[in-house]
Amino acid sequence: MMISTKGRYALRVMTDLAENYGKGYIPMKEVAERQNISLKYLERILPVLTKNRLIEGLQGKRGGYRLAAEPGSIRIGDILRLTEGHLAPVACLSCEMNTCERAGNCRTLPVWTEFYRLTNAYFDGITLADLILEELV
Amino acid sequence: MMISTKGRYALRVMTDLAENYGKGYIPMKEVAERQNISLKYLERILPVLTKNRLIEGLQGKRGGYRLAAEPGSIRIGDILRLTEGHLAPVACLSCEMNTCERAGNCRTLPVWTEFYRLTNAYFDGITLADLILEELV
DNA sequence: CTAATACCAACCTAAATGGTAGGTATTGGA
DNA sequence: TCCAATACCTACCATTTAGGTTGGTATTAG
Repeated sequence: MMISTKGRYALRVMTDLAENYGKGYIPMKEVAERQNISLKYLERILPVLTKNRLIEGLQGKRGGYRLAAEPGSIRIGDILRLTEGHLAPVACLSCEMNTCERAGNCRTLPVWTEFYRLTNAYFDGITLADLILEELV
Repeated sequence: MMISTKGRYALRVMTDLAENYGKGYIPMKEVAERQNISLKYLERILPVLTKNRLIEGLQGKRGGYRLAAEPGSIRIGDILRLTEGHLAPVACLSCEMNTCERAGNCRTLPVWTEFYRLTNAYFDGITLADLILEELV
């Protein structure tokens, strides 16, 4: 599995915040209830999004979170890369990994490299605005 | 990480067998040495490929493995689906999973579904023959 | 002052990953 | 006829990751 609950939940939260864009700070408690995700677990996922300025948190009563930019300018690739760490399909390509010694004459590496490119391009081609276009029942 | 060592090693073995296509049965010991992978671990990965008729094993002295078809007709998507179980990016899409109750009005599901399609199409568009075209140093 | 909120760190369980160990069955060739 | 080489099989194991829970502290509106 490429995308864990971290990335999936983060995307759902961000989509929820996008639907409530312009309505001020939204308490995560509300989002957690709407999305049926443990609030406590969400609190462990969100910091990376706050620190990288995708969302803004406001402490205290009537506090909450809001998108740091309009939905149309937030790419879901950014959300997933932050929460998952990266979007590499194989260890050989992930940032932590030093270059594999076989890289020079590995027949399979190009397969992963191109898929990596494809993956990032796909998720970077979608913004939160794209996700909230459709009317839901 | 989407693809574990199982899938990566399997692809390397299959590529190795493709390079030796037409030379009869190749002992896995040789392949393991060339690819620098534990023979014992490979022996645990290969059965699923044998059972699904991607390769053929011959026991006994002068035995080994060979591709069950020509390299051009073996899609790497098949290799990866068998060794990894599936190529779904998220649990919601994997075969074992029953349909998620939220599926009907989930704003994020289409993102995964389309990526799933894209992934299978990419890996099914590549055959072993494509991987052994280039001359290596 | 208090209730609601974000923010933070330690802990936990179960499953998956990436193997190893120790065999058995089969077969070609000396 | 026997031996070495091979595929094939099963049980076990250590480490890491996934997916949380628990129990707080800091901040702020009313």
